[in-house]
Amino acid sequence: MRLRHVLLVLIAERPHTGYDVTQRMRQTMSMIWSAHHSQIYPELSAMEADGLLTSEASAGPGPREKKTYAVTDAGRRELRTWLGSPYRPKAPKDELVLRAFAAASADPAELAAVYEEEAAQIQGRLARYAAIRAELEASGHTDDPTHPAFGHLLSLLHGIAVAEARLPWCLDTVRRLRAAADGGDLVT
Amino acid sequence: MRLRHVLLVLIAERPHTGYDVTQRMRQTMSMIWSAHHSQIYPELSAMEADGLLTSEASAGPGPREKKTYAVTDAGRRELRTWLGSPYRPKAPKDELVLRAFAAASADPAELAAVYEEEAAQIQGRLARYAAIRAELEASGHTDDPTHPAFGHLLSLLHGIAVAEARLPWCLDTVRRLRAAADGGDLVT
DNA sequence: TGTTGCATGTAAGGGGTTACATGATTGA
DNA sequence: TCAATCATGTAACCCCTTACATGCAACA
Repeated sequence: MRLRHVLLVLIAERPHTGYDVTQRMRQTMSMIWSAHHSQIYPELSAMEADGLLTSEASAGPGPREKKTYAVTDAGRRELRTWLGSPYRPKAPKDELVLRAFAAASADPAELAAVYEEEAAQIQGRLARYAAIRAELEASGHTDDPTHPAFGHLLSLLHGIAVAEARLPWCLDTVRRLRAAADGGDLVT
Repeated sequence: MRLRHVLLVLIAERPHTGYDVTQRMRQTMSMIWSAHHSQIYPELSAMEADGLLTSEASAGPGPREKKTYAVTDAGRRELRTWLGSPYRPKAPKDELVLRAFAAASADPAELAAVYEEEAAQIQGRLARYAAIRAELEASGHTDDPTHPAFGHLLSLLHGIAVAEARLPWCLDTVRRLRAAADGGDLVT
């Protein structure tokens, strides 16, 4: 039932269509969560059936009507209950870390290339995060705990902190793997 | 097909029973991956059927035989291919970050308690990581890129780096939420 | 005329969790 | 005698990804 909470969070900020939600998942929210429209549309229907959302239909561009969803009082209650409930962490399941764990079964040079590429990706991500952060803080709402920007900044700061920790780890991993590759070549 | 690779990595180190794998997932590997025995046993069977593993049966303590699996040449090839293949990152889906994102819909004091508890958990984890690190480095195999300990250290260093980044983030989040709660109480 | 964006849906299959089920040995 | 550890399996269900499917409007 996790997607359900993601949808509640987004629609609690302001009404969304299924398409809107899908776009946010692909853009600004992509560092936090992701879901395909094929999962989102049925879940929105189910949530309306369960009384957490209401929808208003209007003329759509395609053959079907466009539905804009808003959160009901029951939906807001569910959201608050979940936010205060105890957090049970799950195993991270990060494939990049799994590959590092398996380094002994890998070709060191090949594996090093994977972490070098990832380091480059992280640098790009950090630049984008910095831009979003500047925008958020310029909006002047980041100190207002009732404004969405408050929470957006908190999660963005997490993304920055983790990226700043992973970048040197990737570079160090590349260094260790390259040292291994060189040493291995010299000995062999 | 991700569990398949996890199992290949573990069994490539040395032969394992399904039970052994399950235990490792619950203990030292828990920071990297997790799976239940109900997922592991059928997958081991399927991998044997696909020629990635061989099994040797011996008398078991219960009503069934105990099966010890080892990796075949085909399994080792599959492992190397996967380790050199391009890495496609997935959205993290961290519920703790999602809750931060939703801070505007939460009771600040209640949410702060969640991050305070998490900070305590991370501190405990860091202590355990430090102990494992000392053990690994004392083994003297961490500079040998063909020894499992080499990769184990790499992934452990990732766990340490991320935990050391998340701890101050949690504390800062608590601080911001408490400030909001106090401010809110004073105004209301 | 062909692609991108808006907008919604279904179906098939892979992956993962929870619960059900059995039974011997060892230690409290 | 009660619980934990060793050891393996199945079944039901939920969650998620990939692919199939429709159709208008705007722009190149």
